Amino acid sequence: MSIAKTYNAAEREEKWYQYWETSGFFRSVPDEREPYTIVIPPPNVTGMLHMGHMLNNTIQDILIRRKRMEGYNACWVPGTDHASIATEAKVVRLLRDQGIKKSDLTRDEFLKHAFAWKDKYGGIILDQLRKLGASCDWERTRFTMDDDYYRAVIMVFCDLYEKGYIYRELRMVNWDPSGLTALSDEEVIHKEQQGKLYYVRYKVEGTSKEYVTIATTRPETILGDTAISVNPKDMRFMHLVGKKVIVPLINRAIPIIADDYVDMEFGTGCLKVTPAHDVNDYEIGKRHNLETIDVLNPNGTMSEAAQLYIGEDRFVVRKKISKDLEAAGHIVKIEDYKNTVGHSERTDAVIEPRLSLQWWVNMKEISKPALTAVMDDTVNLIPAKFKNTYRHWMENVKDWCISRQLWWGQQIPAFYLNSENELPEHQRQFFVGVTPEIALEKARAKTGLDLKLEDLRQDADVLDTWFSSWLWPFQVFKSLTEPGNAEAAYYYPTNDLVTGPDILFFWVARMIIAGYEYEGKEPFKNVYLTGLIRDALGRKMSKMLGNSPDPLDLMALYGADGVRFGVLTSSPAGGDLTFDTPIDLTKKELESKLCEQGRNFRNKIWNASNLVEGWVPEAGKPLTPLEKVAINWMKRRLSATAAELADHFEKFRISDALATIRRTIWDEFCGWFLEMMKPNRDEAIGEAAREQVVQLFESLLQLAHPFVPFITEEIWQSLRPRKEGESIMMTLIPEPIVVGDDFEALTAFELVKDTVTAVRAFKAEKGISNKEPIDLYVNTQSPEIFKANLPVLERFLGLRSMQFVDKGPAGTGSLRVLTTEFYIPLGDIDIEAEKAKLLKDIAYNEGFLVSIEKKLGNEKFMANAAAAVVESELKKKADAEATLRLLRESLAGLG
RNA sequence: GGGGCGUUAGCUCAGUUGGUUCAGAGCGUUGCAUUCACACUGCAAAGGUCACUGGUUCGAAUCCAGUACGCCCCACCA
Repeated sequence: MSIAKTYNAAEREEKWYQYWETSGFFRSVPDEREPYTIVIPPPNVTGMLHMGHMLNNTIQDILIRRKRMEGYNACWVPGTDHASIATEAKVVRLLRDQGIKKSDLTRDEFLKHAFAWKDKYGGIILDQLRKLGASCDWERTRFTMDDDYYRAVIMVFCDLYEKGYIYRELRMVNWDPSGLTALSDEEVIHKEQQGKLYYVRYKVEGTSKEYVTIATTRPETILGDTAISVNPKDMRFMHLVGKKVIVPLINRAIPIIADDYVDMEFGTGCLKVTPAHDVNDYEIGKRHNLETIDVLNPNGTMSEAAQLYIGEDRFVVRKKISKDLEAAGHIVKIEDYKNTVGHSERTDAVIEPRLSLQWWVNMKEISKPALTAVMDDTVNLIPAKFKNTYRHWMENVKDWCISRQLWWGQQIPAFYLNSENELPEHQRQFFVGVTPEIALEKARAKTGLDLKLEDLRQDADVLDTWFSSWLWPFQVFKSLTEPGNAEAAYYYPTNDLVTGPDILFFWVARMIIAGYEYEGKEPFKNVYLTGLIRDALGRKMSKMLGNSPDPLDLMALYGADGVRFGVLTSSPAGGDLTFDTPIDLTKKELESKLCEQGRNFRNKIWNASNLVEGWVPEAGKPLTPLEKVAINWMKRRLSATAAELADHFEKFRISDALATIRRTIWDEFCGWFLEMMKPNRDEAIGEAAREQVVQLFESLLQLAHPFVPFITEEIWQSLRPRKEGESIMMTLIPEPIVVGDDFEALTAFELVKDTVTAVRAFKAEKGISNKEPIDLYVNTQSPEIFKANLPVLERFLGLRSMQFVDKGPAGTGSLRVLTTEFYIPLGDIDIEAEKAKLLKDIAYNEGFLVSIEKKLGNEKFMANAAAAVVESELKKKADAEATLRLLRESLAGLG
């Protein structure tokens, strides 16, 4: 079977992916084999493939393909996350574009729209994953809002509530005025910002000229002030405590109080207290029974309670009030000031601390097994440096705010009595139940009333997305909804998890917590944390900067194999990857040297197959001596590479593994082996020799397959006739075969290769064409190596003759490889130049010898160094002495 | 403010218990090659005080301390 002259990646990749998928190669069902399981970090259902996904999923695919080829029952579970806040925002925007306001819809109507959207677009990212070759078991595709999954989330909520881990409390929360919902602490990103510090003076009540000056970064909250506080030890203000000041502009009198919280050193030493809009102020307010005036609406505009600027945005008001205060003579000064401001991770809106009633998970007890598991390496973090970060977070873990004021997600299964609708929110009774019926039973029992379902009203909020995705590693196997099922027993715990360090706390830590709480076992053994992908300027790739290339465009340009290679090369675990596409993507000049290398590697393989397939075999022709040498060496080389790869995989050094297989194929197989196997012109290769080449080629393709699945399948299929239903991805990777003399044999061949290289360089330096035949004189301690490999030297060096000598014949130039000296006759040699070169070599070796002798003469070294080290030093000494002898003889030979 | 990580060739990175002649790879650069699989190639070459300072050691890119620069995470000082 011959293949086309140029490789059409797009067409072939499409073809092979379909072949794999329709053949059911990705499918995994429990059997007698040992399972190897990965659950995908479910991308947002709204997501589009970005470079982070590309890296992440390429690594997962490499791991899963490798394990599949090692004979494990490999199962990669794909799926998507409902991503409540992101998806809801997207759907709201889409509806708005259609002229539909969310506020005009009922919950059910809105959810209908949202599900319609999900059904239409939710699968896009999964199709994009197919493009990169992801060998997921698509029949297992899950979604965090699948019916059973939804039920599992509700069950967990109720269970944790019954266990006392979940509670409802009025607290200061992180409020996202854009998403109109509460957020957990983890969803708040602190960013340093250049702001201003306003020094504002308040008149002391009952005086005409006495003022108190405070410093604030948020003058708009002055309208919500209910006290001024000073430190009780601060003598400067003692006389004022107990008096009142007048809030500027609105002329409300508020008390001056004393509280330890106030830092005497900061600002003026006086703090304005706004309990509704600052966590610390809220605490102070509680201590001093202060009034709480909420001057902001949920969307960040001023509320009626503010009295002024009602309905205007907080940042607009900040500017306005600053001017108005100035005009009224209340501004003492304004300083530039850097402070950190919380932003919503999803909407990037500036977070408002806001007092509200939310649902919380008490994390302290429940998280303990998860901390232990990582500290004692039951769960391995790779790289291990993340253990520290993890421990710090876990030891200081705070309660998790899990309620979100959204519709897209699992609705909180808490029910209120309609009869209590008039009561203040936090005074209403509630009943938690997996179903309304169960909640109703509880309500009846508690109240003694003959209640009906319509007397209950379900909590309107949904749960944090992460409150569903923390169940992912087991609920994808329906462990909670079908307890004890065979699949969950077989696949759980999973093996490896591959994800970014940015969701270590959001997701990884919580999965471990949930794993122990619900399965009693860790959810995975290893967590491979990838690095961040940065652009050529070292910046994080982000949508906002627009500095991320579209992986699909890259794949169109370089093929999936090329991009997989590119994204993986130089990407150690936990280390950032600086990707090299140009910054200005608007120019459409998509270019990536890294992916180009991948494409080149792929084409190198393809070209090698072109060569091999062009060889027409001749039956019955025996192996030539050169072929024998080459095959023996390449087999050992292959085995050594297989062993090296196994070691790299064991330690999750995926980039190193890729470099190893690339080098073996490109340099060793193509550069040396095929060059040796290449039949002379007008000659045919023997059938036996060709068969050996094909076998070795196949083995290398197998080892390379996890990295570049498409090209390896393409070539593997073309090397021999294959049956329908055969695929390289279903073959078993060749085991490293350890033969006793492998190491020596490989070392010996390295000497031969070095000889070839050195002689080539020598010829190049002397202006001798490499084709020109030479006579080679060899002065060596291991002539057997050169005798055995004579055919190799002949092939690569155009050798006319080789003789062993004790010293260099007259009229020759010399070169040296390790302890072997070579002499090559030169037409007219520059004796002085030769001498100079030799003298330089001699000087170097003398110096080297001196340093070794010094070392060996050092009693402490001899006493402390390991025997193997001493031995190697002795060998170095012997080598250096031998080399010096050769060099001196050569020098003498020159006269 | 607290904690963690990094700094090796022009660029991106390896360097896996301190000890092979340990200073490496790829890209880039510079020569040379060319009907013979591959210019998405081959052959060769140049290129580094291993950030700096001090310490431990017979021996340090590797261990320790400090300095400089860079990055990340955590944190309620207005």
